[in-house]
Amino acid sequence: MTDDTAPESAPRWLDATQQTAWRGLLAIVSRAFPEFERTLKAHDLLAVHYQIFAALSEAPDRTLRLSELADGADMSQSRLTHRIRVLVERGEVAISADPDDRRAKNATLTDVGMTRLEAIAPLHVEDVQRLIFDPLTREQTTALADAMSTIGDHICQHPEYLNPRPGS
Amino acid sequence: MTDDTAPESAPRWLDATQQTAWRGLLAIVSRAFPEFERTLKAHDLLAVHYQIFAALSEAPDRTLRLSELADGADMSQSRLTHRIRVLVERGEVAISADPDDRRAKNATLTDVGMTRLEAIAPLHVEDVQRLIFDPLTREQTTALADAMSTIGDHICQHPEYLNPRPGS
DNA sequence: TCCAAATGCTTGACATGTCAACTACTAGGA
DNA sequence: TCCTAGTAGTTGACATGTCAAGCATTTGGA
Repeated sequence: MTDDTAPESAPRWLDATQQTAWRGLLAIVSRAFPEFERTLKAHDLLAVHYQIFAALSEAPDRTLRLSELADGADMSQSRLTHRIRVLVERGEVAISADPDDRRAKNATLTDVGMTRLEAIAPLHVEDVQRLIFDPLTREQTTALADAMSTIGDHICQHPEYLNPRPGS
Repeated sequence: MTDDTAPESAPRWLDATQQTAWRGLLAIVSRAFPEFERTLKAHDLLAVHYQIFAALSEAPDRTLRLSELADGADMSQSRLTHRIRVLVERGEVAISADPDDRRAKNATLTDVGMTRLEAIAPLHVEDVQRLIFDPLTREQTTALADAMSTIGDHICQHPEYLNPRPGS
Protein backbone atom coordinates (compact mmCIF):
# COMPACT_ATOMS: atom_id res chain seq x y z
CA MET A 1 0.00 0.00 0.00
CA THR A 2 3.00 2.29 0.21
CA ASP A 3 5.20 1.03 -2.61
CA ASP A 4 3.44 0.09 -5.81
CA THR A 5 5.09 0.90 -9.10
CA ALA A 6 7.21 3.96 -9.55
CA PRO A 7 6.73 7.55 -8.21
CA GLU A 8 5.09 6.49 -4.98
CA SER A 9 6.73 8.68 -2.38
CA ALA A 10 4.35 10.75 -0.28
CA PRO A 11 2.59 13.37 -2.41
CA ARG A 12 3.94 16.88 -2.00
CA TRP A 13 0.61 18.52 -1.22
CA LEU A 14 0.34 22.27 -1.58
CA ASP A 15 0.70 24.13 1.70
CA ALA A 16 -1.62 27.01 2.58
CA THR A 17 0.52 29.64 0.88
CA GLN A 18 0.86 27.60 -2.26
CA GLN A 19 -2.85 26.96 -2.34
CA THR A 20 -3.53 30.66 -2.11
CA ALA A 21 -1.20 31.34 -5.02
CA TRP A 22 -2.63 28.49 -7.05
CA ARG A 23 -6.25 29.51 -6.57
CA GLY A 24 -5.40 33.05 -7.58
CA LEU A 25 -3.74 31.82 -10.72
CA LEU A 26 -6.75 29.68 -11.62
CA ALA A 27 -9.08 32.62 -11.09
CA ILE A 28 -6.94 34.80 -13.34
CA VAL A 29 -6.78 32.22 -16.08
CA SER A 30 -10.45 31.35 -16.05
CA ARG A 31 -11.90 34.80 -15.53
CA ALA A 32 -9.48 37.44 -16.75
CA PHE A 33 -8.20 35.65 -19.84
CA PRO A 34 -11.64 35.06 -21.32
CA GLU A 35 -12.27 38.75 -20.78
CA PHE A 36 -9.17 39.66 -22.78
CA GLU A 37 -10.37 37.33 -25.50
CA ARG A 38 -13.79 38.98 -25.60
CA THR A 39 -12.33 42.43 -26.05
CA LEU A 40 -10.14 41.22 -28.90
CA LYS A 41 -13.01 39.27 -30.45
CA ALA A 42 -15.07 42.43 -30.60
CA HIS A 43 -12.44 43.58 -33.09
CA ASP A 44 -12.30 40.31 -35.06
CA LEU A 45 -9.14 39.10 -33.41
CA LEU A 46 -8.32 36.11 -31.25
CA ALA A 47 -5.77 36.13 -28.48
CA VAL A 48 -3.73 33.84 -30.71
CA HIS A 49 -3.72 36.50 -33.39
CA TYR A 50 -2.66 39.15 -30.94
CA GLN A 51 0.23 36.99 -29.79
CA ILE A 52 1.31 36.54 -33.40
CA PHE A 53 1.15 40.28 -33.99
CA ALA A 54 3.06 41.05 -30.82
CA ALA A 55 5.85 38.57 -31.56
CA LEU A 56 6.26 39.78 -35.15
CA SER A 57 6.14 43.47 -34.23
CA GLU A 58 9.17 43.04 -31.99
CA ALA A 59 11.23 41.02 -34.47
CA PRO A 60 13.82 42.53 -36.81
CA ASP A 61 12.08 43.58 -40.03
CA ARG A 62 8.87 42.47 -38.30
CA THR A 63 9.77 39.06 -39.68
CA LEU A 64 10.22 35.62 -38.17
CA ARG A 65 10.60 32.12 -39.46
CA LEU A 66 7.35 30.29 -38.74
CA SER A 67 8.95 27.91 -36.26
CA GLU A 68 10.49 30.85 -34.38
CA LEU A 69 7.16 32.61 -34.44
CA ALA A 70 5.39 29.59 -32.98
CA ASP A 71 7.94 29.47 -30.21
CA GLY A 72 7.95 33.22 -29.58
CA ALA A 73 4.17 33.36 -29.47
CA ASP A 74 3.90 30.31 -27.20
CA MET A 75 1.92 28.04 -29.50
CA SER A 76 2.30 24.82 -31.44
CA GLN A 77 3.22 24.91 -35.09
CA SER A 78 -0.02 23.35 -36.16
CA ARG A 79 -2.03 25.88 -34.22
CA LEU A 80 -0.01 28.62 -35.84
CA THR A 81 -0.65 27.19 -39.30
CA HIS A 82 -4.38 27.03 -38.63
CA ARG A 83 -4.80 30.48 -37.12
CA ILE A 84 -2.41 32.56 -39.19
CA ARG A 85 -4.43 31.80 -42.29
CA VAL A 86 -7.02 34.48 -41.73
CA LEU A 87 -4.32 37.05 -41.03
CA VAL A 88 -2.71 36.27 -44.39
CA GLU A 89 -6.07 36.43 -46.15
CA ARG A 90 -6.67 39.86 -44.65
CA GLY A 91 -3.23 41.04 -45.73
CA GLU A 92 -2.12 41.67 -42.16
CA VAL A 93 0.66 39.10 -42.32
CA ALA A 94 2.65 38.07 -45.38
CA ILE A 95 4.27 34.68 -45.85
CA SER A 96 7.37 34.30 -48.00
CA ALA A 97 9.66 31.41 -48.84
CA ASP A 98 13.03 31.33 -47.16
CA PRO A 99 15.74 31.59 -49.84
CA ASP A 100 18.29 29.58 -47.83
CA ASP A 101 16.13 26.67 -46.74
CA ARG A 102 13.34 25.64 -49.03
CA ARG A 103 11.51 23.92 -46.21
CA ALA A 104 11.17 27.11 -44.23
CA LYS A 105 8.87 30.11 -44.55
CA ASN A 106 9.00 33.59 -43.08
CA ALA A 107 6.08 35.56 -41.73
CA THR A 108 6.12 39.36 -41.89
CA LEU A 109 3.79 41.80 -40.20
CA THR A 110 2.60 44.10 -42.99
CA ASP A 111 1.82 47.80 -42.63
CA VAL A 112 -1.84 46.89 -42.59
CA GLY A 113 -1.20 44.46 -39.77
CA MET A 114 0.90 46.98 -37.87
CA THR A 115 -1.85 49.56 -38.14
CA ARG A 116 -4.34 47.02 -36.87
CA LEU A 117 -2.10 46.13 -33.92
CA GLU A 118 -1.64 49.79 -33.05
CA ALA A 119 -5.39 50.25 -33.03
CA ILE A 120 -6.10 47.32 -30.77
CA ALA A 121 -3.10 47.30 -28.45
CA PRO A 122 -4.41 50.15 -26.26
CA LEU A 123 -7.66 48.28 -25.61
CA HIS A 124 -5.85 45.09 -24.73
CA VAL A 125 -3.33 46.83 -22.50
CA GLU A 126 -6.14 48.61 -20.70
CA ASP A 127 -7.77 45.24 -19.99
CA VAL A 128 -4.52 43.86 -18.60
CA GLN A 129 -3.94 46.89 -16.40
CA ARG A 130 -7.48 46.86 -15.11
CA LEU A 131 -7.75 43.17 -14.29
CA ILE A 132 -4.18 42.30 -13.38
CA PHE A 133 -2.15 45.26 -12.22
CA ASP A 134 -4.60 47.87 -10.93
CA PRO A 135 -5.30 46.06 -7.65
CA LEU A 136 -1.59 45.68 -6.88
CA THR A 137 0.73 48.02 -5.07
CA ARG A 138 4.06 48.85 -6.65
CA GLU A 139 5.79 46.40 -4.31
CA GLN A 140 3.37 43.62 -5.15
CA THR A 141 3.93 44.18 -8.85
CA THR A 142 7.67 44.01 -8.41
CA ALA A 143 7.41 40.81 -6.39
CA LEU A 144 5.00 39.33 -8.92
CA ALA A 145 7.37 40.06 -11.79
CA ASP A 146 10.20 38.46 -9.88
CA ALA A 147 8.31 35.26 -9.16
CA MET A 148 6.63 35.00 -12.56
CA SER A 149 9.81 35.46 -14.49
CA THR A 150 11.57 32.91 -12.34
CA ILE A 151 8.87 30.38 -13.12
CA GLY A 152 8.70 31.33 -16.78
CA ASP A 153 12.45 31.10 -17.26
CA HIS A 154 12.51 27.76 -15.52
CA ILE A 155 9.84 26.32 -17.78
CA CYS A 156 11.40 27.64 -20.97
CA GLN A 157 14.95 26.66 -20.09
CA HIS A 158 14.08 23.19 -18.92
CA PRO A 159 11.78 21.82 -21.61
CA GLU A 160 12.82 18.35 -20.46
CA TYR A 161 10.44 18.94 -17.58
CA LEU A 162 7.61 18.87 -20.07
CA ASN A 163 6.45 15.54 -21.42
CA PRO A 164 6.12 15.00 -25.19
CA ARG A 165 6.54 18.80 -25.80
CA PRO A 166 3.70 20.91 -27.15
CA GLY A 167 5.31 21.44 -30.57
CA SER A 168 4.51 19.97 -33.99
CA MET B 1 -5.93 62.16 -34.19
CA THR B 2 -5.96 62.44 -30.41
CA ASP B 3 -9.67 62.53 -29.61
CA ASP B 4 -11.87 60.20 -31.60
CA THR B 5 -14.77 58.51 -29.88
CA ALA B 6 -14.67 57.43 -26.26
CA PRO B 7 -11.80 55.96 -24.18
CA GLU B 8 -9.07 57.82 -26.00
CA SER B 9 -6.74 58.98 -23.25
CA ALA B 10 -3.11 57.91 -23.66
CA PRO B 11 -2.79 54.12 -23.44
CA ARG B 12 -1.43 52.88 -20.13
CA TRP B 13 1.38 50.79 -21.61
CA LEU B 14 2.99 48.16 -19.44
CA ASP B 15 6.22 49.29 -17.85
CA ALA B 16 9.26 47.02 -17.75
CA THR B 17 8.27 45.35 -14.50
CA GLN B 18 4.74 44.74 -15.65
CA GLN B 19 5.97 43.32 -18.93
CA THR B 20 8.19 40.90 -17.07
CA ALA B 21 5.27 39.73 -14.97
CA TRP B 22 2.97 39.50 -17.96
CA ARG B 23 5.38 37.47 -20.07
CA GLY B 24 5.92 35.07 -17.21
CA LEU B 25 2.19 34.62 -16.83
CA LEU B 26 1.78 33.93 -20.54
CA ALA B 27 4.58 31.37 -20.44
CA ILE B 28 2.95 29.61 -17.50
CA VAL B 29 -0.43 29.52 -19.14
CA SER B 30 0.76 28.34 -22.51
CA ARG B 31 3.41 25.87 -21.40
CA ALA B 32 2.67 24.63 -17.89
CA PHE B 33 -1.10 24.38 -18.19
CA PRO B 34 -1.04 22.16 -21.27
CA GLU B 35 1.40 19.97 -19.37
CA PHE B 36 -1.04 19.60 -16.49
CA GLU B 37 -3.71 18.72 -19.00
CA ARG B 38 -1.55 16.05 -20.60
CA THR B 39 -0.89 14.35 -17.29
CA LEU B 40 -4.58 14.29 -16.49
CA LYS B 41 -5.49 13.15 -19.99
CA ALA B 42 -3.21 10.15 -19.59
CA HIS B 43 -5.71 9.10 -16.93
CA ASP B 44 -8.83 9.90 -18.97
CA LEU B 45 -9.50 13.17 -17.23
CA LEU B 46 -9.61 16.77 -18.42
CA ALA B 47 -8.55 19.72 -16.33
CA VAL B 48 -12.24 20.65 -16.30
CA HIS B 49 -13.04 17.32 -14.71
CA TYR B 50 -10.35 17.76 -12.10
CA GLN B 51 -11.72 21.18 -11.20
CA ILE B 52 -15.16 19.64 -10.79
CA PHE B 53 -13.77 16.91 -8.55
CA ALA B 54 -11.79 19.38 -6.49
CA ALA B 55 -14.72 21.70 -5.93
CA LEU B 56 -17.08 18.88 -4.97
CA SER B 57 -14.57 17.17 -2.69
CA GLU B 58 -14.35 20.29 -0.55
CA ALA B 59 -18.09 20.89 -0.33
CA PRO B 60 -20.29 19.70 2.55
CA ASP B 61 -21.52 16.18 1.74
CA ARG B 62 -19.35 16.45 -1.38
CA THR B 63 -22.41 18.06 -2.89
CA LEU B 64 -23.06 21.33 -4.66
CA ARG B 65 -25.87 22.82 -6.64
CA LEU B 66 -24.81 22.87 -10.29
CA SER B 67 -24.71 26.65 -10.47
CA GLU B 68 -22.55 26.80 -7.37
CA LEU B 69 -20.33 24.12 -8.80
CA ALA B 70 -19.88 26.06 -12.03
CA ASP B 71 -18.91 29.11 -10.04
CA GLY B 72 -16.64 27.22 -7.64
CA ALA B 73 -14.87 25.45 -10.45
CA ASP B 74 -14.46 28.62 -12.52
CA MET B 75 -16.46 27.60 -15.56
CA SER B 76 -19.64 28.50 -17.37
CA GLN B 77 -22.81 26.56 -16.73
CA SER B 78 -23.01 25.30 -20.27
CA ARG B 79 -19.46 24.05 -20.15
CA LEU B 80 -20.26 22.29 -16.91
CA THR B 81 -23.32 20.65 -18.42
CA HIS B 82 -21.31 19.42 -21.39
CA ARG B 83 -18.33 18.11 -19.48
CA ILE B 84 -19.93 16.64 -16.39
CA ARG B 85 -21.81 14.17 -18.57
CA VAL B 86 -18.99 11.69 -18.85
CA LEU B 87 -18.39 11.82 -15.09
CA VAL B 88 -22.02 10.91 -14.47
CA GLU B 89 -21.87 8.11 -17.04
CA ARG B 90 -18.83 6.70 -15.27
CA GLY B 91 -20.56 6.90 -11.91
CA GLU B 92 -17.99 9.32 -10.51
CA VAL B 93 -20.52 12.07 -9.99
CA ALA B 94 -24.20 11.68 -9.23
CA ILE B 95 -26.87 14.21 -10.14
CA SER B 96 -30.03 14.52 -8.08
CA ALA B 97 -33.01 16.81 -8.17
CA ASP B 98 -33.21 19.51 -5.55
CA PRO B 99 -36.29 18.96 -3.38
CA ASP B 100 -36.77 22.67 -2.65
CA ASP B 101 -36.41 24.10 -6.13
CA ARG B 102 -37.46 21.93 -9.01
CA ARG B 103 -35.32 23.92 -11.44
CA ALA B 104 -32.15 23.09 -9.57
CA LYS B 105 -29.98 19.98 -9.44
CA ASN B 106 -27.29 18.86 -7.08
CA ALA B 107 -24.05 17.17 -8.03
CA THR B 108 -22.41 14.75 -5.61
CA LEU B 109 -18.94 13.25 -5.77
CA THR B 110 -19.50 9.51 -5.35
CA ASP B 111 -17.12 7.14 -3.61
CA VAL B 112 -15.96 5.98 -7.01
CA GLY B 113 -15.23 9.57 -7.95
CA MET B 114 -13.47 10.22 -4.66
CA THR B 115 -11.27 7.19 -5.16
CA ARG B 116 -10.44 8.40 -8.64
CA LEU B 117 -9.56 11.86 -7.35
CA GLU B 118 -7.35 10.40 -4.65
CA ALA B 119 -5.50 8.36 -7.25
CA ILE B 120 -4.86 11.28 -9.58
CA ALA B 121 -4.38 14.18 -7.18
CA PRO B 122 -0.79 13.23 -6.29
CA LEU B 123 0.22 13.26 -9.96
CA HIS B 124 -1.40 16.60 -10.56
CA VAL B 125 0.06 18.15 -7.44
CA GLU B 126 3.49 16.91 -8.38
CA ASP B 127 3.15 18.65 -11.76
CA VAL B 128 2.16 21.89 -10.07
CA GLN B 129 5.03 21.71 -7.61
CA ARG B 130 7.55 20.90 -10.30
CA LEU B 131 6.53 23.54 -12.83
CA ILE B 132 5.28 26.33 -10.60
CA PHE B 133 6.71 26.23 -7.11
CA ASP B 134 9.99 24.31 -7.28
CA PRO B 135 11.96 27.17 -8.84
CA LEU B 136 10.77 29.64 -6.20
CA THR B 137 12.27 30.47 -2.84
CA ARG B 138 10.02 30.51 0.19
CA GLU B 139 9.92 34.32 0.05
CA GLN B 140 9.00 34.33 -3.62
CA THR B 141 6.17 31.90 -2.98
CA THR B 142 4.81 34.06 -0.20
CA ALA B 143 4.97 37.16 -2.36
CA LEU B 144 3.37 35.32 -5.25
CA ALA B 145 0.48 34.16 -3.07
CA ASP B 146 0.00 37.70 -1.83
CA ALA B 147 -0.16 39.21 -5.31
CA MET B 148 -2.17 36.40 -6.90
CA SER B 149 -4.82 36.38 -4.22
CA THR B 150 -5.12 40.15 -4.42
CA ILE B 151 -5.74 39.92 -8.14
CA GLY B 152 -8.04 36.93 -7.80
CA ASP B 153 -10.13 38.52 -5.09
CA HIS B 154 -10.40 41.70 -7.09
CA ILE B 155 -11.67 39.88 -10.16
CA CYS B 156 -14.17 37.77 -8.23
CA GLN B 157 -15.47 40.61 -6.10
CA HIS B 158 -15.82 43.06 -8.95
CA PRO B 159 -17.57 41.11 -11.68
CA GLU B 160 -18.76 44.43 -13.06
CA TYR B 161 -15.25 44.81 -14.42
CA LEU B 162 -16.00 41.91 -16.72
CA ASN B 163 -18.13 42.53 -19.79
CA PRO B 164 -21.09 40.23 -20.54
CA ARG B 165 -19.92 37.74 -17.83
CA PRO B 166 -18.80 34.24 -18.71
CA GLY B 167 -21.86 32.46 -17.33
CA SER B 168 -24.71 30.68 -19.08
C1' DT C 1 -55.19 34.76 -10.19
C1' DC C 2 -52.35 36.19 -13.80
C1' DC C 3 -48.34 37.60 -16.10
C1' DA C 4 -43.66 39.33 -16.92
C1' DA C 5 -39.16 38.85 -15.46
C1' DA C 6 -35.59 36.28 -13.38
C1' DT C 7 -33.32 31.90 -12.40
C1' DG C 8 -31.43 27.04 -13.29
C1' DC C 9 -30.08 24.29 -16.53
C1' DT C 10 -29.76 22.12 -21.37
C1' DT C 11 -29.13 22.02 -26.18
C1' DG C 12 -27.08 22.50 -30.73
C1' DA C 13 -24.34 24.96 -34.02
C1' DC C 14 -20.25 26.57 -34.85
C1' DA C 15 -15.33 28.09 -33.67
C1' DT C 16 -11.15 26.73 -31.83
C1' DG C 17 -7.55 23.42 -29.96
C1' DT C 18 -5.01 19.09 -30.28
C1' DC C 19 -2.88 15.23 -32.02
C1' DA C 20 -1.07 12.07 -35.21
C1' DA C 21 -0.07 11.44 -39.81
C1' DC C 22 1.86 13.29 -43.95
C1' DT C 23 4.74 15.90 -47.68
C1' DA C 24 8.82 18.23 -48.68
C1' DC C 25 13.27 19.25 -47.97
C1' DT C 26 18.09 19.03 -45.64
C1' DA C 27 22.02 16.80 -43.40
C1' DG C 28 25.30 13.50 -43.01
C1' DG C 29 27.38 9.14 -43.40
C1' DA C 30 28.28 4.52 -46.01
C1' DT D 1 25.05 8.04 -55.21
C1' DC D 2 22.06 6.22 -51.88
C1' DC D 3 20.02 5.77 -47.67
C1' DT D 4 18.41 7.13 -43.08
C1' DA D 5 17.30 10.37 -39.82
C1' DG D 6 16.02 14.83 -38.73
C1' DT D 7 13.65 19.34 -39.57
C1' DA D 8 9.85 22.69 -41.43
C1' DG D 9 5.41 23.07 -42.17
C1' DT D 10 0.59 21.34 -43.43
C1' DT D 11 -3.49 18.75 -43.15
C1' DG D 12 -7.68 16.50 -41.43
C1' DA D 13 -10.23 14.18 -37.89
C1' DC D 14 -11.85 14.61 -33.77
C1' DA D 15 -12.30 16.77 -28.98
C1' DT D 16 -13.28 20.75 -26.57
C1' DG D 17 -14.95 25.64 -25.82
C1' DT D 18 -18.35 29.26 -26.63
C1' DC D 19 -22.42 31.49 -27.49
C1' DA D 20 -27.19 32.28 -28.18
C1' DA D 21 -31.49 30.21 -27.91
C1' DG D 22 -34.54 27.34 -25.60
C1' DC D 23 -37.44 24.93 -21.82
C1' DA D 24 -39.06 24.63 -17.11
C1' DT D 25 -39.62 26.66 -12.84
C1' DT D 26 -39.85 30.34 -9.45
C1' DT D 27 -40.48 35.06 -7.99
C1' DG D 28 -42.91 39.09 -7.24
C1' DG D 29 -46.04 42.42 -8.28
C1' DA D 30 -50.53 44.07 -10.59
